[in-house]
Amino acid sequence: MLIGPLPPKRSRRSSGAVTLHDVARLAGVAPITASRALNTPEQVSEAVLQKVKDAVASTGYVPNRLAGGLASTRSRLVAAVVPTISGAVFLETVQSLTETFAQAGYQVMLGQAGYDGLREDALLKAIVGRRPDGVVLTGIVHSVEGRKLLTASGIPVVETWDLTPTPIDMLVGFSHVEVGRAVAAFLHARGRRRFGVVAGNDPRAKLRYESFHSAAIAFGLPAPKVVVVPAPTTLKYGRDSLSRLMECNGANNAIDAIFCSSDSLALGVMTEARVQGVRIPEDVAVVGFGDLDFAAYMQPALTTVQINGGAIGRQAAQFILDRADGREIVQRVIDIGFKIVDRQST
Amino acid sequence: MLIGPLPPKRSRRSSGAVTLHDVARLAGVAPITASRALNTPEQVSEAVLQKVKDAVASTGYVPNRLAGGLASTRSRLVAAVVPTISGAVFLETVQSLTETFAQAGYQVMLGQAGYDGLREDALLKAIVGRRPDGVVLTGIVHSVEGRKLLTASGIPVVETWDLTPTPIDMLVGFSHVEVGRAVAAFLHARGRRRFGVVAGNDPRAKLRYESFHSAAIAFGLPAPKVVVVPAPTTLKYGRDSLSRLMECNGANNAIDAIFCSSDSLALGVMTEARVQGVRIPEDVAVVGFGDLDFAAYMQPALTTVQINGGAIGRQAAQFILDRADGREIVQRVIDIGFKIVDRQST
DNA sequence: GCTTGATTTGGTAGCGCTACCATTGCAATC
DNA sequence: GATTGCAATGGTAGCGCTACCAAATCAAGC
Repeated sequence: MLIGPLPPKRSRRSSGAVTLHDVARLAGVAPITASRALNTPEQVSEAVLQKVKDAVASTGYVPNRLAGGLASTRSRLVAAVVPTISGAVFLETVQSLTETFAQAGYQVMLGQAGYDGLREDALLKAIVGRRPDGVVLTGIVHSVEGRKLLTASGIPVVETWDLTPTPIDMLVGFSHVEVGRAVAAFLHARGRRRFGVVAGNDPRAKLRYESFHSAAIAFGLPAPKVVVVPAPTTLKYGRDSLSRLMECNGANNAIDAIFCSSDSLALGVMTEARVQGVRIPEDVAVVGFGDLDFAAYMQPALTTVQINGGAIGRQAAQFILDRADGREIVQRVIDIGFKIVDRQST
Repeated sequence: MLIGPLPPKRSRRSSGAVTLHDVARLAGVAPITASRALNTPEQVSEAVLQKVKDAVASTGYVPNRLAGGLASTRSRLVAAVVPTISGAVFLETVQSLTETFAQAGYQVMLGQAGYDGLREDALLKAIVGRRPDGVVLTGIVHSVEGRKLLTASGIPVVETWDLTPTPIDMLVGFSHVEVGRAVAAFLHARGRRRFGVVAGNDPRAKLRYESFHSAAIAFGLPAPKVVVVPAPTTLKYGRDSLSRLMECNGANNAIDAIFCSSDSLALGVMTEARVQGVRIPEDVAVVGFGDLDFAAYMQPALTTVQINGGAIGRQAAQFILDRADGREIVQRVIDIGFKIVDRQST
């Protein structure tokens, strides 16, 4: 049986959206030329550029970055992993990360690993599946599996908020050990002699109070009393913890300084102190960590360890952008440092 | 000149990563069968499933979701837009959004529109370019341009944290007008008669204090004094604002109740009150907004408007997942409501 | 005129995956 | 045995874009 030529067999799979081909046809140029007009306009004549721009405007064309990413193996997608977003400490980092990347035309995917690390491997696998141009690990302990996955993927990785001896790839952070030591020295210099600690149960907080602990011993002081609370740290835990620290206080060995692993905990400690009639700083000095927006304006204003979370985010983003643009990275590990801000609570 | 057949012309474009084809070859099946084994295992025999699983394990294959998304026009990517992530109010929503989506195999892209809405259009364009399966707008004023772009893209949109009369698509929020009214009624019932307001300059806060204002008038009370501060609202602004409210207090028309547009502001107001010897709640009642984690544990504990931010996020995610799975959505607008939590500050 | 080199444009062939349709094998039914 | 129906597998053809190479165009130089 003879049948006529097959009908054009219009594909039903198309998403229906305007494509680069539509724009090109409208502008009277080849698709690849339209692509260049949008991505590398300097390679294209004025006339063509204008025609393509007009076509884009009149069709409302929005490039499909999924297709572009697949073709160019550059997704312009970046993943940021935090333990949990409601932890407040990493907010500034996430914010500056998102902003810096947005300006460079990158999009940030947010991943929450959870404090227990159970979801971590699944999360990393999901992330790698998106073929991001970079991964920023914000305060995360990574399993051996996870490290392997990231290394094998070849994706640039920036670890932050810590100074590990063996970074996966790049790193921008500070030494928690130094922080603990510095706070102990600071309190010792202020004449404080009996230290207490209120800390969340995360590994970096542990680094801080352990070095705080050994520094105290090194000064010839009694071993600090440590109260560990579950993460995320909140005002409530701060209040509870002060009570626990006070309970075991004899008359002549009262704690006279408390190092908190977050400003929120410090806020709680100071709240409870007021309720119990403990004077700050007269009876007890309080040091926080993070220098969140409220620290400077509390009453009394909180002495705390200031970390430039915004700078961490910007530097992490810069690392990845440099790598993406093929720039050599000479310094793969950056110590961003910290500062003890001396205010009224000490 | 006669030359032999061209060499295989090995493409140099491949990313080098393991592909589904590699897995299929190793498992001794066709690529499409391997695809089914991974995506719809019930369509495949036990034997094949096992072979493919083994091949995946031995190669460390991670599916390329960019390619999958392009082919299936389902990116399993979702965008969440907030004014700024460091605003704290939306954190719980972002958290539950990310978690709910992660469980369903979706990834969340984070976008910060800024409070001024300048970057909004550029941000939305960048988002649409990723062809996400949904967009969650968290407390955002959207321009006409932006609305058009979203509507034209056909992407499911959920607006949250507000109850606009004309939603773009779907909505889960609550009535800020009702909140203002309810707080006024609450304070009035407590015998308070001279109201003050401390509010961030965002449009939703404005809705709240304007209806608070008119409710006060309706009760026959004097017009509340309003202090507006820039967003994001912090403790500092709360302290400043209390001073401003007190300044204009005569002896016999002292403000006896303050409605703050965030718990952070309330914390500031209460801090300054303590400094100035203003007793809470005896002299002045304070009501916050948000019921952040610290509100219940402040001293005195803060009476505040509780919004279930987590529920908003989960419901927004559910909307988009339902849409993605082709389920009918009968109720496209959901009022999640709010609750005044009566504590010690009133 | 012809070469040379730079600039601008176009064609082809994928990127890695899945939608769609076709085929195979095999038990159940008439 | 032929037919039907279903489950399991495979082949083909894109999804919308860009890398790579080839060709065309043009000004400059001899």
